[in-house]
Amino acid sequence: VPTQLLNQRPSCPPYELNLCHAIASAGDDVSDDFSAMLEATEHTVPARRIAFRSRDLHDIVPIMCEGWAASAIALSDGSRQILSFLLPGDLVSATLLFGAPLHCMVEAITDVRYRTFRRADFKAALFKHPNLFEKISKSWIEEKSRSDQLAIDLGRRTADERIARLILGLKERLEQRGMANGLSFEFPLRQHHIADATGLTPVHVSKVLSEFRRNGLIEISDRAVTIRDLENFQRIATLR
Amino acid sequence: VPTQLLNQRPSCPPYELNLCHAIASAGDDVSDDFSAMLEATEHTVPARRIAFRSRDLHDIVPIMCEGWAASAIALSDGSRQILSFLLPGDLVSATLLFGAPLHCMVEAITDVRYRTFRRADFKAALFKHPNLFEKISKSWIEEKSRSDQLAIDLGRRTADERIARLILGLKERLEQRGMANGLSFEFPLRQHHIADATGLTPVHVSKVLSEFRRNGLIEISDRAVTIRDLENFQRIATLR
DNA sequence: CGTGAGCTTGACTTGTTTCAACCAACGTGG
DNA sequence: CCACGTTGGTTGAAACAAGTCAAGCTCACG
Repeated sequence: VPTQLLNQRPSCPPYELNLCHAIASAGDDVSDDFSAMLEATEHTVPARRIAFRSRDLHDIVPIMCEGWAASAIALSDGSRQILSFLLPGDLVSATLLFGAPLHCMVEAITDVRYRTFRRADFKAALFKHPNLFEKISKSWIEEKSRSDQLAIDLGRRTADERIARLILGLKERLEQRGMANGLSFEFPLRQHHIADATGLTPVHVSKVLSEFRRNGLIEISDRAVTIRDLENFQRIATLR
Repeated sequence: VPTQLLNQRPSCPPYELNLCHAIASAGDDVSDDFSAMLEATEHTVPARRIAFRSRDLHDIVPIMCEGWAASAIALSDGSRQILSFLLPGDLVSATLLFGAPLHCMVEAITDVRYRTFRRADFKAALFKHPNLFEKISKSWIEEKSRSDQLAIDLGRRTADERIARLILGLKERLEQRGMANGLSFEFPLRQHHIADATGLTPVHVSKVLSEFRRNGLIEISDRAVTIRDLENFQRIATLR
């Protein structure tokens, strides 16, 4: 009898940092335990809808199964900072596992499917299976490392660098998940998402992207991006 | 027989998020275990010296005991982003506990005294004592939450807001540690530290601080800051 | 006494924002 | 099938926040 966890494997392809995978592959010997311990409930949210608000989520832990979402903090004047884009396999935030309330909002960018677990169950499983614990640690180490990168990008890089790095960073994460392999990949972000993620205005994002297009670096259309000159595009992102 | 951990209590006053305290107070029943399991080695670093570089620290976990330090990422052109200021009781980074290599450098701002533990020992203690684990979780939840705040500060706030928030944030952390209680407190940062932490240039930091001083908001001298008009200073930091 | 690190100030430049107008694509209801 | 509002993107001109450059100051330290 397959567990709920194994059921979700088809939509979460295997790669090291994917939590669905981490759970599903934590060891054959433990999957029976999981089926007993961990009940998952599946949910969907249509594009453009807020999935969770600050202070929601007191005792459940959601994991992305399908679609793109953004977790963001909003200022009272309406401006927002996107802290990270959530892709299939991502935990909304590793801190939820340890009882922190959600301190940002999560917005669905595309239609999103996710599963929730009861925090207590998840935590118990974590302690019972060092193997799983190890993988979850890796996952939040990466979460922290990306958030540190965000800080230096916002604090010390120009608009061009920030945008190029955002796109290349997403490319890499999609590749890890098997959701991209060439120079062309799914890219459902609106320019205002890019703006909120890079600390710029939508207007300026449009100008920079036009410049990139004019210089034959990348092209964005139909919710997909194509990198036309990888070498120079990477140079913009990393020449510093 | 007092343990090495309890020995360090005098320089690490008791407050909820202080790890020294967390360890020392994890429960009377466990302190014997600690003395057996956890060997601490004490070190000192003079002001202005780099304490650790990226990729140092493979199997030790340092905890601040005394002094101020900064953890920062450097770009190849010499500019830096300070990710956080480390105060007594802070773990250099909670990710070190779980095997991540250090991905930033740590610079001593004042003379610094710290202790190191072997990671394996620390981790073992963590698993053995849920009480301790709970406190460490709280500590890294706060670490994450501060790093998210940093992102929105760098991405969406003006120079005045960033600087005011930095100073008020440090005030709060010092108060939690019993290292400040009034409107005047220790402040060993140079303006270039403030610049590196806020993503600004030292010149601009000087201009903003001069403006603050001119408006009777704060004063900085002799490695100490005095807040002269708390209400308006807080307004600058939070009016948005 | 000289040197270097840290701070201040002013003039000028640059990157980004703001404002505004406009266009294209799309879904909806009459 | 067309009129219409909405959402998303483009472009240019003007305003502004912060950066750069440069000079001069103080102060601690050898």
